Amino acid sequence: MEKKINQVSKSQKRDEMIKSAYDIFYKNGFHATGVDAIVDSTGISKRTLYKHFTSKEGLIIAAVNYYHEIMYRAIADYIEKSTLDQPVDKALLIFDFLAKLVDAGNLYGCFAMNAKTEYAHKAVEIEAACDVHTNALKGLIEKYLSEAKIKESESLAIQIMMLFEGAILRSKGTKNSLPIKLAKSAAKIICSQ
Amino acid sequence: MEKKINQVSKSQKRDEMIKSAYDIFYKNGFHATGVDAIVDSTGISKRTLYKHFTSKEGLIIAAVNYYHEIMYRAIADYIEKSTLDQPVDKALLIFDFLAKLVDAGNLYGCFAMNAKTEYAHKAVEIEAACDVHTNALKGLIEKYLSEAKIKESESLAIQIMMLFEGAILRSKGTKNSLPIKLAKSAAKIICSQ
DNA sequence: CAATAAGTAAACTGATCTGTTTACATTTTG
DNA sequence: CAAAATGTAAACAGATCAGTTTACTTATTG
Repeated sequence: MEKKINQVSKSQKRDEMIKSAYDIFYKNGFHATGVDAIVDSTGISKRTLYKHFTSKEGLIIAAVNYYHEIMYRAIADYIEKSTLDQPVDKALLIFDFLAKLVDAGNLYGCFAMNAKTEYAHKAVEIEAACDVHTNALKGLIEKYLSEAKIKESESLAIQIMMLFEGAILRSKGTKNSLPIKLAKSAAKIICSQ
Repeated sequence: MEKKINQVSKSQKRDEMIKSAYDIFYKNGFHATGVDAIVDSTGISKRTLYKHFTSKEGLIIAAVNYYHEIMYRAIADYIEKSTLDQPVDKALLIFDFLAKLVDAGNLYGCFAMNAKTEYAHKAVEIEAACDVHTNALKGLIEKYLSEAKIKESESLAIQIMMLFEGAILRSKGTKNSLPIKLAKSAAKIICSQ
């Protein structure tokens, strides 16, 4: 019990740093953010940061993993909580989820996509952590398409993912969810084809 | 004549720097590249760089403009040179163009998209230069859709652009042009709907 | 109680960053 | 020819970067 409290205490500092790193990296970019900015925002010492993470890169990987955990769960929950019964309709709820985020003011895009862009061809481990998120989302879509007995569900899932990622980028430009609604209607068409 | 030579000489140095900056930024990222790397690659002095550009940001804007000039022209030419006569088929040649690039080994994505990601919410002028490219491409697609008397050609052009940009991202992951072919087939379906 | 783990503060290293300055060379052009 | 434009080389400024080190504090736990 006391041992458990200690373990929680350890991961509390670690988790606090990951969350703060996630927030700052998300809004400010990766190369543009120094470790000092994260240290200062938490009040946790730099020494402690480097006890938990071997490098800035390690902290970024942890932040990408954290983003995946909360975002994938939020999307999966959003679909499962819906009253829709057609699995294809459920799959396309990812667009509604995204529209809700954008309408709530999140214009920072996909954290994993941003990380992958900044570290393309430069940090294999970061890229791999980002791919986990994208592949999991593709898998989630594919699962619902398979439930609908759709043939070549993987190809269709990839096509939906491309519309989804394109919609993320475009909504950053328009600063509203209009392109997301267009992306969803395009996805509907290719699903019923 | 001599005056012209001088003007050419002036812009030769400038152009050389823009091209070199474009190459290095494209492969190495923006924040990750110091101006010294560009200076060293050209043999042109730093002083001269800062006579032509007020800041690193100015050089990035020039590089984005340069990318737009060559890329938009290359895509427009690729379409115009084709023997296809259906305007919708012509519009969808952007996917073939992209597939050709990726098959030739370009896995660096869209230069403008990368720049916009790194400077989102941080450098309005860079973002604006990037938007010029994306909007021009959207306009090009829309032009061909209008020729085909397609109604709501703008919405359809946006949907195609989202597939296009999603395909760029996804092909970076697969390192091949397979997702681009999937994106094109999805675009075909929504065009014939 | 004593060992151990986990923490803090702050100076420091050595590199790199953008941008400036000084001093000088070359070329163009009125 | 002389002025103006264009260029080079290289040191420099001042900030910031990732990461380390030293010296000290606190809390947990066998």
